[in-house]
Amino acid sequence: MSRLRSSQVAAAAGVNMQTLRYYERRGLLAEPDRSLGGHRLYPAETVTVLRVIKAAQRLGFTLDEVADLLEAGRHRHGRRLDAGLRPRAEVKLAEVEAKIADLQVIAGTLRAAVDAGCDDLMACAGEECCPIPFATLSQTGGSYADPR
Amino acid sequence: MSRLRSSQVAAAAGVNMQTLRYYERRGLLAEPDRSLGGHRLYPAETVTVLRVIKAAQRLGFTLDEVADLLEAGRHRHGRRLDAGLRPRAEVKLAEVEAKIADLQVIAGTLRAAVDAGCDDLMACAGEECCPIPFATLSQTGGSYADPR
DNA sequence: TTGCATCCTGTACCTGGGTACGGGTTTACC
DNA sequence: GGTAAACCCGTACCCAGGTACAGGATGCAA
Repeated sequence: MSRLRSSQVAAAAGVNMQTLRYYERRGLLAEPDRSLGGHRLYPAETVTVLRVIKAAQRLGFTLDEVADLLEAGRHRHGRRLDAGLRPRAEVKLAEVEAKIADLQVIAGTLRAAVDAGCDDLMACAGEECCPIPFATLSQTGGSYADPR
Repeated sequence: MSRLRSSQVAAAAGVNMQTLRYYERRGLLAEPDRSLGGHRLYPAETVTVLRVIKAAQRLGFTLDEVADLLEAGRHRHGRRLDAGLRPRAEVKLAEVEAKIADLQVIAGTLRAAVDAGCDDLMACAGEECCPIPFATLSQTGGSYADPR
């Protein structure tokens, strides 16, 4: 007993009530019990799950990845070599490091443009000396999800 | 004369033809002349504008910011202290550096979690020793546009 | 002049992570 | 038992930056 209602869970975890329904649809939260009239009644544990979701998001995992991670933890009772948190964290770490490297290139270019005194994009595009790479359209860093 | 058709501009700049119309709607490209039948005929300069747009995007500017930047360059013929490229590049640089700092915190946390041998989010949430900050939901880095 | 490639328009859809709205129940307190 | 707050559901909308599609109209060469 002492189950929590939607608004209590939402307030305790610092999320919107709608987000609970959204996570339920996305498979991140199990469908909770209902009152006789159909209102959701959550176990206290749900607040922890929400905190875990938020922490994992903060580390750059998408909701799909978080769902996977929770699912993996749920029925990996015993040994299981594949797809625990650790290998996925390593992959994510590599992604974040790649993103950092990409942003460092960008920061370097911005710094160079500021230092060179660039003050007009179109004018710069016509000059040799501008450090902004107008020719390079490769967009190296655009393929993976933004690791916020 | 020797004006370019949509597909030629798109091919030369490496963008989709639809993107030209989209940029026109967004105010990044001026409305080009038309043939008698209504087909767009672009000046060769447009390819340069597109390269400039792509370069600015790569530096982390949103399309709205790029539109502003182009507009500022267009009717700032003569002196004008406000809002050239330079001050905006400085602001953007600060944003990118903030983003890098944020990602470095994330990378550090991921590294710590991997090193600590964390392999289950829910299990970790119950233990003291886990380096993942389950309590901290502040999401410091979420307010500005993603500087790709 | 025929025929096919290209272009036109408006509108809908995509990803990711939610948020908002409207209209109808249910719960809780006095 | 009345009434107001809380909750239900389905659906639409938001952000950015495009992409896709349908159904017509043009452009150009043979």
